[in-house]
Amino acid sequence: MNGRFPITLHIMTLLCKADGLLSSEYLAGSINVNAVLVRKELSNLIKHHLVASQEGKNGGYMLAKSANQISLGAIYETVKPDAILGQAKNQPNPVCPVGKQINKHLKNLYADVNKVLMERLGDTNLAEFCNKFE
Amino acid sequence: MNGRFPITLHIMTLLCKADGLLSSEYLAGSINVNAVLVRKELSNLIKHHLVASQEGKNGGYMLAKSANQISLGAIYETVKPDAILGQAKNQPNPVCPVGKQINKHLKNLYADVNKVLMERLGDTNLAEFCNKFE
DNA sequence: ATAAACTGTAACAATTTTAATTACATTAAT
DNA sequence: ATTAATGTAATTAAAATTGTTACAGTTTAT
Repeated sequence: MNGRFPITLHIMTLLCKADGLLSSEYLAGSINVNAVLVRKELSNLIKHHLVASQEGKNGGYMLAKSANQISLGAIYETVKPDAILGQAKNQPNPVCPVGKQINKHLKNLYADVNKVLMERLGDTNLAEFCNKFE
Repeated sequence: MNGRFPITLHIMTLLCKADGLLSSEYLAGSINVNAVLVRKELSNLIKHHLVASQEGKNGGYMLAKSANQISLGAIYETVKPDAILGQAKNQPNPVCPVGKQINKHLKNLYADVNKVLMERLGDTNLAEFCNKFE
């Protein structure tokens, strides 16, 4: 279990509440993780067009669009694992009738689960999430 | 990301289709993971009253109740992680207004997500899942 | 133009988690 | 008694995650 989603959401929350650019050092200080890790996640968010950066002195990061146009689903998408309910590294026995087919059925189930999850996360946007903070 | 859920569901599927007891070695052979790991998961399933075991020679494992009375949600419950969308090991900065509150809001979000997930998994039972296999 | 303060990223090290292995006590059938 | 199974602890090995160091590139300010 990794911490990419919580860290990414923490970043997005800070950027949402910020007025102007925030540096990766500042973000790392609030989250309390390594600044390089934060920059990696920011890099990923930029790739997904949710964050914009300004290089050079006095540079930093900001949201690439309005917080009410960024759903939590869109944020989750940026870090979504292949297998929502976990992935074993085994190769099931192809001679066993169950082993042979389990991955197909698991994949279908995961697609289903992913759908309801995304429906829920699509319901809330970043602005709403941030408004919960006092 | 770990493989507990896929392995557990694989076990349950094999037991569902079996007629009589299955040994941990047999299960491990279909899943293609170590038999001790399988026994650990079986142990967990027994603790949750989904599986029963018979010790001694010719012993093995079987479902503890009818497959149509076991929802996929109940199976998921046996291996459910604390944090469905991931948990970072950081301790957010308590001096930062966002860092101070993020875990509370994350926890609420996770509870919500967990709810829709469980609703979906509660909709399908093991018998239905197993019927998908040819 | 040069120094300073940033981003961007690669390479590596440390830590943590996951899975496999070994070992063996216990149980039950033959 | 022997055999074949479960149950579980302890250890090792492998993989994934996070942290660290290093440095090239960019922009601003002086």
